[in-house]
Amino acid sequence: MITKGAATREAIVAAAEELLLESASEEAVSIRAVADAVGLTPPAIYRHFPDKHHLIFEVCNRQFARMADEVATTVGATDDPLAAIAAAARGYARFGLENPEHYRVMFMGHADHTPDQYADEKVMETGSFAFLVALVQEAIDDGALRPELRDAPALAHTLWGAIHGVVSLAVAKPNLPAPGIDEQLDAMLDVVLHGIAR
Amino acid sequence: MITKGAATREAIVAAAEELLLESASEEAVSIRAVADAVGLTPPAIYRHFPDKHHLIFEVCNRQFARMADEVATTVGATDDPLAAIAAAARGYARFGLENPEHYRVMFMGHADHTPDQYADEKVMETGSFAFLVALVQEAIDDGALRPELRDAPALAHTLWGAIHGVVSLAVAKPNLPAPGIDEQLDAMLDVVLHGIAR
DNA sequence: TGTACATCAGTGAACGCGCGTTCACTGATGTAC
DNA sequence: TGTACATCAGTGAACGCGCGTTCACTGATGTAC
Repeated sequence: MITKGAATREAIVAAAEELLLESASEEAVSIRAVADAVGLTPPAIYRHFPDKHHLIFEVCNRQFARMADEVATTVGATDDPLAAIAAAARGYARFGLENPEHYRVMFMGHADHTPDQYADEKVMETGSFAFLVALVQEAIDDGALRPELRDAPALAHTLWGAIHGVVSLAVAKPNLPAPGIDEQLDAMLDVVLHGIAR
Repeated sequence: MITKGAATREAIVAAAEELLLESASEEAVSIRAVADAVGLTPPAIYRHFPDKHHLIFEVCNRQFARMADEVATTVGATDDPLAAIAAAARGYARFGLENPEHYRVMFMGHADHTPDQYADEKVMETGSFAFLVALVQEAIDDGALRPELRDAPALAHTLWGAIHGVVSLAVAKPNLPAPGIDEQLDAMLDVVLHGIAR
């Protein structure tokens, strides 16, 4: 059973999520704006969240889940481990480019914008990264990679860094005179996959 | 001849630079804080800069110059073009890790935090990127790269993205359970150089 | 050399703003006997 | 079944804060005649 209170809480998170996506920045998402969007007065928010940090954190948590879904969906039933890694990278990048402000908050903001240093471990445990580690491990086990590359988590971190570089530059500097984002992603994957394949 | 006014302006920029480096964020660098650090009252700042944006912008400009120096110094007289690219990457990364807040403002902040969209072109023309393009072109001319890789600016952009990924993750998530930053950089360079070398 | 004036860096006080958050209170709903 | 009470979501007003910026003014320095 969904109580009235839980539904309101839901509406608050949804409003914050949308505001974060629309607005140019995290600071633009104020308690007042969220309350306004959901048809309440500011103090009412505090019935559902102890403070602003916890609200933003909850929004991020949802985004992590959505991203994990997006990545998993994109990979689907790809058999070739290298192709699977490439597909995961594309899904990840698409998510970031379609939700630039969420991406910013999740991966480009200050570490302390989420409570309790919690996010850091969350990032590593969350679907997407663990998923990538598994893909890399598969590739290793299949003998698809250069034999020196044996440490799946470390290599996954490197791959993440490469894709994050493309996405975060595109998010931060959308007007940079550079190739289109698809070309950038293709180029990066080309270099990286050549760099790890046996 | 250095007028008194110019010296004060200098002191203001230096104070803003230091505050940006020390403080946890750009927003923490207020006109009041800068004025305080330099021993003036806030309105005095406006004798030297039309508004806060222009002040921050000037700080960034200096950082770009410093970074270009750092990169060029690190590369020095390296002969092997691939080794030169690796050296440039290390210089760039060192700069970012030693000046995380400056790096944030320059490459991770909102595009409109610098006036007039000026920064975007600046990034491409500024020493460092042009320098990298030249190094890549050299590598191409030397036949050190895979023959498919012919577009020096595009490839330089990819290389930049890879290193930026390592640096910006380290800046944004310093507490992430991950290999040390030197290992991360080595791993990325290993993958990328394997990926582009003939 | 002396005087009148312009320029310029700086001050102190104040402006309006939006923010996160707190306080005292209301009214509806659920619950125990 | 009726009554007393607790709980809970919400309101309206206000708090203190720090911010960028503006205003009117001061005092020193430079310059033209």
